[in-house]
Amino acid sequence: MEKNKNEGYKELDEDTLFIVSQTFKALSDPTRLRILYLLFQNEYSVNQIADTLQLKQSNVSHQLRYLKGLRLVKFRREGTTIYYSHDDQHVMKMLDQTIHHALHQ
Amino acid sequence: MEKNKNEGYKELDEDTLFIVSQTFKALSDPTRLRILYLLFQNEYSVNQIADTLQLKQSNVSHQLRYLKGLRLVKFRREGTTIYYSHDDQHVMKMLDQTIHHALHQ
DNA sequence: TGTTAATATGAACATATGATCATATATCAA
DNA sequence: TTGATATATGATCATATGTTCATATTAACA
Repeated sequence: MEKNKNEGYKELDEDTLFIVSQTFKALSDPTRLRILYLLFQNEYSVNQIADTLQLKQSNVSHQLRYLKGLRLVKFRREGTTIYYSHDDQHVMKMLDQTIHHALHQ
Repeated sequence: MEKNKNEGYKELDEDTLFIVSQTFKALSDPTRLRILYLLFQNEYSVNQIADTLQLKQSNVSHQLRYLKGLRLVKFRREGTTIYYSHDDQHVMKMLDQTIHHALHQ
């Protein structure tokens, strides 16, 4: 077995560091958190999200694209309407845990 | 019991939203992640962190202040040296889980 | 085809953020 | 007290980020 070149500590490799930081960054913005928390409960169309959370349609669309890029949400089309729902069990569980943690401290 | 004013969905209250987003923001930066991952394994002084991770001392100090403000790290003094260690089991567990999740996908 | 409704996109802007430099503070030992 | 070492702080700067406006795209349907 090869000897570890480091001296007793482990470093995160660059790819892992990137993925992990990106994941947390997605959850670091209040608007994205509100959207994800909504999708935690149900699926919603873009306009429904905008109306419910009092956000501009374009803002919602931009954030959904962001979340889609990280595969945190998925969507299905029904006519001209597009319904979004969450698509990452691990991240949603983490969000849920952190919310509960925040509420009980 | 009072009727929920909302229509079937729950919204995060402002304080919770702030705490949760702040927590994730702390974990969204590669430099802070590297520092926390190091402190996950052991306690280190500011200069040890800087040397190990090849970062400027002032950069490390700034990030530690940030993490200290969120109570994610604690410290103890020994002469002129200050040793930092992690101080939030929930966040460190979340970090650990997310790293493993990133490694196995 | 033309119109309407839903969503996506690109540019622009203000603000937030992370890194660095220079310097201040704090502790200890001579 | 002076000097040396470790850490903290404040200012500055370049870049990243979130939001908005205007407009483009897409799909359904008269």
